[in-house]
Amino acid sequence: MDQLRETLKVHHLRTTTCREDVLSTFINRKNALSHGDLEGELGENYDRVTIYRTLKTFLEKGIIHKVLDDEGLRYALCSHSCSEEKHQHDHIHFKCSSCGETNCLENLHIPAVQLPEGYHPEHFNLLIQGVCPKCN
Amino acid sequence: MDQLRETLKVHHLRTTTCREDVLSTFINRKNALSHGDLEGELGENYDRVTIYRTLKTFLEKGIIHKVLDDEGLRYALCSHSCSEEKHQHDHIHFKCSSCGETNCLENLHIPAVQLPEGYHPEHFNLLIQGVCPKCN
DNA sequence: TCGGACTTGCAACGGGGTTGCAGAATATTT
DNA sequence: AAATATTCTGCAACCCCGTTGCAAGTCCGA
Repeated sequence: MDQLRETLKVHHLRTTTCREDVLSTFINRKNALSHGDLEGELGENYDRVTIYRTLKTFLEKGIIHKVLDDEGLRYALCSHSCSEEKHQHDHIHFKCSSCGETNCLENLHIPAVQLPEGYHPEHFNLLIQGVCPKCN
Repeated sequence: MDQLRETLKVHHLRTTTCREDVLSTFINRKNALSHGDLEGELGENYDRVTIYRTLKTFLEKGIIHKVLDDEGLRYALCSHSCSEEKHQHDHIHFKCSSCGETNCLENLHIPAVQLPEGYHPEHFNLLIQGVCPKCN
């Protein structure tokens, strides 16, 4: 519990029950979550708008990152210490077509790509869809 | 012009002016288009719903494919002959943070990735964000 | 050119996401 | 411990995305 407050403090955020609950939801469920997921879990306690704003704040502060998905945006915890200034991710995301879960494969880096002359890459986002070990 | 009708015919679609216009828009503008882009271009001639349905039909028939984007879905022409049965893409998408355009890099294939035991990959989607040659 | 099959437009709806504002909660200072 | 400044929350309202049902219109093959 103190862990949550500590994380918020590091990122210069006030500790509120909503932020603690959203953060702990990300920590407990390990997979990437959509706003809808969070609303399903916490919607009775907090307004939808508050959850949207909490996500936006966490994004800006480097606590979570976006996960692209063919059916909408999701969010997942940043593993290492991202911050407001530096928000770098190069790991792979895997979405299971059976259970629908999307997960970060933290250990797998996106392979380097040789782009044609003139392209200046900044961010990479690789989504692999298929069947995960659990559903195999 | 006959080219358009031909393409539609190959995919077993009736030729209608809306489908011809949507298809030729994709051919003229080379980049990936959102529904909003098409509505901006053709919205005075056709209902939004019709454009949505045209996109959906083109998707199913293998004329266009989805392009993931951090701010919404886009669509781009399938280069080779995709069909209703086989709809395979393994090229890279590049989104320019300056001009906002998203393009297929048809010649660049997504590098192979060695996934851990138990994962069965089916589809790959790599979006690279950065600055494109035009905006350089 | 006729008829069945497909396509379109309209109306309506649900969900996703944002903004403005007033009131509540938090952190800070004394 | 109380007062203050700052930040956060809830509510209402709004716009955009995408879908569905239905009636009218269009296409294409016989």
